[in-house]
Amino acid sequence: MFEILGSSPLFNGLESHQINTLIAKCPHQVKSFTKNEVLAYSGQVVDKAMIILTGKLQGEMIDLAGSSLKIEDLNAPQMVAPAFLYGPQALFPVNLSAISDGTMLVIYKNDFTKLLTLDQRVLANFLNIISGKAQFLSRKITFLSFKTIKEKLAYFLLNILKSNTMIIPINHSQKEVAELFGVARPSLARIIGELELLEIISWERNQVVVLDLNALQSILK
Amino acid sequence: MFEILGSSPLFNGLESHQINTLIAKCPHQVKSFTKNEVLAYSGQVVDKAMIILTGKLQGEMIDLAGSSLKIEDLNAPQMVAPAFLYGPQALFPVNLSAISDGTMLVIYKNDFTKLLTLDQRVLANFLNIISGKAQFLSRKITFLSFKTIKEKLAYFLLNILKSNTMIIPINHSQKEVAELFGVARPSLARIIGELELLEIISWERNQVVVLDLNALQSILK
DNA sequence: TAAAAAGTGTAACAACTATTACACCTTATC
DNA sequence: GATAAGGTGTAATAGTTGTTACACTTTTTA
Repeated sequence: MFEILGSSPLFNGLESHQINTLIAKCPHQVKSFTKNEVLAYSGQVVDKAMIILTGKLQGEMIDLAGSSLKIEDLNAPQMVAPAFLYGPQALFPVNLSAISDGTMLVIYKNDFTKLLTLDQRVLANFLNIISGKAQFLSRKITFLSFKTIKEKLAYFLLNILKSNTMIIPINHSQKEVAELFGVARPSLARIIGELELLEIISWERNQVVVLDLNALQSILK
Repeated sequence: MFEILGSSPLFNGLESHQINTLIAKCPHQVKSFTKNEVLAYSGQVVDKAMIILTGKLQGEMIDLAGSSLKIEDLNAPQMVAPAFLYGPQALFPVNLSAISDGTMLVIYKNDFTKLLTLDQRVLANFLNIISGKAQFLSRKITFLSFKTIKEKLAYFLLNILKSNTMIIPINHSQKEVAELFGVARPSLARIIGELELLEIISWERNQVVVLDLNALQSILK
């Protein structure tokens, strides 16, 4: 377990034996979860810190019609909902469900607070984690503020396109990308078709080739 | 200055003289700003902590067409962009501009980090502040995930409607509410007109009266 | 008080997206 | 390799919102 935690952002910079010593001072438990299990519902009180040891979780915002706007995937050894452990309203913002079987380390809030005061490196790491979460949400808002699907798609592609190559690997189906955007699948397909007709991009099975970078950038004006 | 800081969330629970002692140990400066001045642009590096002493600022997300999706007002003695001081990418998420003249306390990041280690109460306060910011952004995303204007309006009204009275005081013009929603003003007015025609609400000058609570709730299914 | 500014109600039209449906293709799975 | 399951392209239609314009009212300012 301590090797896994060693690669966790929260314990970044600490040796296994140091983590061992810290955790020993701090009441905790290891809980297992199974695929498709719902671990917490939106609005539920967050009273414990959770760190994924193995497996994969998903934070999902279910709208009232039943379709879902996906927010974030959570892999080991990430911390779950770190930005919702403190603050005026410590409530889960999303439904937390398991994508696969796995285990996680559970530390109740009071014990976790003590953990933070025991080691300055852990504290600094935690500050970076929750700040990073806020920044993730902020970028999400930036993304959602793009009105049209064409704009969202251009922003999405240009954000991945960091290297010099014009080939973007896409590990998601159109259906998944549409969910990520919060739009209907055929609507996304229509826009992709338009951009292909204009020879701006070429959407292939596992990758997207950018044919006209200037045109793609000019979508965002 | 120390009386103002005493009512700041960051120094919550500390006496004026304790704040005085803390600040004295920590290099700082007081900077003044003028109305309409832009203090920071989106994407700029955050390298200093800023606490508003007097006046009013605004975090504003400018889209490329020039219209703006308003995010947040910042009043004294709030901290500016606390969640963007740490984390992997310490960059301003919005344009920061002054709504009125005012002054603020400026502490460079390294000095601020030292300040956090000097007093545990300040540290706890800071954790609550940045967690609260993340939670604010999360609620914003929840809000933006409502697709139609009617849903946004229902969610907005029902969220304010905490007390037993069916009268909601509104301190914003329709134009401001439309900006808050990120929609066009006439579009919002049209929806308000529809709900008034159905006798669900009555939108008056400075207040909204909810006439049919069940109907309003059923908009969110 | 008069003039200017801001806020509100409304309409016609254009633009964009969701919904639904179906054909076709690719990839798993037995 | 046959079948099922999932992914993709596309079209018709309906619904929602943005844009623009204008009349009218209320509030602010000179």
